[in-house]
Amino acid sequence: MMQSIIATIDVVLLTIQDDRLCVVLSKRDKEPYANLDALPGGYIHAEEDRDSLDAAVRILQQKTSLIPPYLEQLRTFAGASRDPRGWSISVVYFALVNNDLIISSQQPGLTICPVDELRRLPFDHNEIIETAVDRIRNKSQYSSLPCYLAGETFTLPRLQKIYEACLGEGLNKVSFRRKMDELGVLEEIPGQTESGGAHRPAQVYGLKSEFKNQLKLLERGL
Amino acid sequence: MMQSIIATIDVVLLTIQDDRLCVVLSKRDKEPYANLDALPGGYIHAEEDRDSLDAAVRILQQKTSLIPPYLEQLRTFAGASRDPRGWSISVVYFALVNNDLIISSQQPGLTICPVDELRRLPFDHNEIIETAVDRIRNKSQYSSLPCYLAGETFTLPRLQKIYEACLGEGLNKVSFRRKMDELGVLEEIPGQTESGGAHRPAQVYGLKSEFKNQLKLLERGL
DNA sequence: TAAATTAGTTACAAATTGCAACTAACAAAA
DNA sequence: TTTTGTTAGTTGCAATTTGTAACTAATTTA
Repeated sequence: MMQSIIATIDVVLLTIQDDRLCVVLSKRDKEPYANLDALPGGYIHAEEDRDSLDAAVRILQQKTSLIPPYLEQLRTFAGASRDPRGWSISVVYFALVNNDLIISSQQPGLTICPVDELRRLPFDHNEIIETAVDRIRNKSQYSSLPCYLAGETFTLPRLQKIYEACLGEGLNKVSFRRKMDELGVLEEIPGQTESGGAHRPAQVYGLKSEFKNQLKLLERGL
Repeated sequence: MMQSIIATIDVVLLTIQDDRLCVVLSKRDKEPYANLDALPGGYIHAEEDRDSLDAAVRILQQKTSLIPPYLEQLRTFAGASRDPRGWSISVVYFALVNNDLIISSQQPGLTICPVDELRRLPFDHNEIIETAVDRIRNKSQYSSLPCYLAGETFTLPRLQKIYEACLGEGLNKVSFRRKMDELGVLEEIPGQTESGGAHRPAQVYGLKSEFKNQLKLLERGL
């Protein structure tokens, strides 16, 4: 006879805070590991969810009240020993959202923690987050992915900081701007500038509408 | 009450035949779709498999008698309508193997079909194979991945054909050789050459042993 | 009005890539 | 034995891309 397998979804929701890549954790309200911070997750509801993406959107909405501008499947973590309840499958999604949206959601129980300062988390959630960080590192190298962390409008110096946080390394200003130009996903917001102090203000940009739901890739990375 | 969810594994086993990228299909011995060609797959056995990779190895072994030199998770396909039996999760793996190993396995029920000549397959297997082809296209651009399709030993012109089949486009000979040199995963087999006709014979190479289980990545793609 | 600071550009050197033409090595035909 | 045809492999150089330093621009504050 076939022993039943637990089917769940977890979401690695990443954001930028203080120029650092952070993950959003949610305090668990049920056993196992009740009251501990962990990745937002939950059971797949076969009656309610048409597919796993549906389930991820529903669960993320319930746990964080957010609908992130970017959501893709990361990988599935499955096995006998990752969950004390038994053999489990977790289809893990990977989401990006601007920090301000998390703050303004006012959702209780959320913690925002830099990915390089995480303590031991329940289940295999540390390994899952590592996988997500690897993925964003890799994809940021040759795509517009980090733009989804930047919010509606942003300056190029700000976007560069975000790319640097994603990649975990500093970038050359000229090269970065050349690549953003080559990507062609940004549009200048005419007349709008932002000055963070006693110096020349920076031009404000936004994502072109055709790229709000469409990643753009570079031939050669940055 | 929670309706039960079917947990399965499918494997996209890719190979090169006549310089073309092909997928290995297996004739289904059970319903649904009995006797039709489909991706080799099967149920996860919670008692027997420690994790999903274990399950993939077991299922691939059972269906093809092969242990491929490369096996990684592709993506999970899950939803209410992909399998007539009900809400199902398929954790899909992606494997590469040299064609000669398939032929010599003598396993009955296997078909080798070029990925661009597939007819309509059961379940969402066409979509799954497309995803696998996208993955190999992408990864071949900046890694030693296609080497796993080449067998124990091979010449550079042969390896170039394999890369071209994976990428779906021709490559410049000089650039290709420069990149292989930069990758540094190959070792010359001294004195061994192979001549496919009335012309200069080609040097034979193999994978350095430290890269037989370790993908090598390029900074900039080829 | 000058100083400080960050935004953004320019010019050029260095590295990488793509291409064409070359040499090398073999078998088969003459 | 020489010539021819064919593929293997290399070389040199032009074209493109990338990295760097130094520049100009625009702002606030002293």
